Amino acid sequence: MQGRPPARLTRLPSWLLSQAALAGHRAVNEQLAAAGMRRHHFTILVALEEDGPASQADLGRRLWMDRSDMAAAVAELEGEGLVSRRRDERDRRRNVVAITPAGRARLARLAERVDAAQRLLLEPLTDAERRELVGLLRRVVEHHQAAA
Amino acid sequence: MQGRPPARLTRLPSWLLSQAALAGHRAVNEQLAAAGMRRHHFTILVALEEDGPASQADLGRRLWMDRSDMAAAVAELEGEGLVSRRRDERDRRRNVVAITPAGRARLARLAERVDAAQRLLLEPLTDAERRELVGLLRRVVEHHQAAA
DNA sequence: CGAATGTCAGGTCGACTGACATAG
DNA sequence: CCTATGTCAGTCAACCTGACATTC
Repeated sequence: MQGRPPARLTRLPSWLLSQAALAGHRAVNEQLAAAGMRRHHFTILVALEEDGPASQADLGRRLWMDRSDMAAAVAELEGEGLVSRRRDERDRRRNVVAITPAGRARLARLAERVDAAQRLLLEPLTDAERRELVGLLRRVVEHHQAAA
Repeated sequence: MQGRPPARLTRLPSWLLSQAALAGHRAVNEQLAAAGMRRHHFTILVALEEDGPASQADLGRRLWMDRSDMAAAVAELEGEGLVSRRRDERDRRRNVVAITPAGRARLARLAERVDAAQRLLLEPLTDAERRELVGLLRRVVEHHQAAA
């Protein structure tokens, strides 16, 4: 006997988003934890590989992450040799963070696992529905990132 | 200069869900905090009003909440007189939790604020798209709740 | 004897605030 | 002078674990 959530909540977008995001976190965390990583580490590596070296503040703006959390996560990645960090000589306030070869290799392995988690997460949806969902979510997310 | 997230993340369902859920949390928390409440308090009141009195374990199963967090949240609600708690005489392990008149009144006010937050959250979508999104999310959530 | 319930202590992660030194 | 950057200390909500006494 499992018990269903109140109908009022199953019509509430913010509650559904919470629960769906939680299911996603469980699936993704399980994969990343096996490699001793967390979600922030993964997204930082993705951003560095896709768009090249960047300052921490810049990464934070693009990934919608807090400056102080970024500082901690980058330090951890550096400790594992997955990113490098050096002073920007043109603007000596900044750290230029770049992905290393080891970082790229790690990212490639992680990406497979993360993709597998997506398939589990979206199992009940058809391919067309998955694209539909992604498109709708993207518009919501873009709207709120633009607003802040 | 704001900077966009990496395209790879804007195609990743779990990342989009995370970000959208975060936007929802911000909107909803802002409304609830004004009344000194958190999201759990709200969902518990909704469940009790919609389906009547229930034990804490039962509420936890329906709201997908942990037993120990439930104990704390119910204690707080009881402290404010928004729910009542008594021993179930048929099964003396259980607490029967019920919403009080004060709880219903509070819920009515909260619901308006939470609905306003939904409108802000889904602002960029048409009505048809909102229904579409809710339908897709519901199927994802139901699937994962059934699995656990 | 299990198994379920309520409770508590404690851990972790992620979002966030406030402060500070340094650099522009 | 004000602002941006990186860093640190610390708060908070939510998720989760493990334990325990009580009751079925």
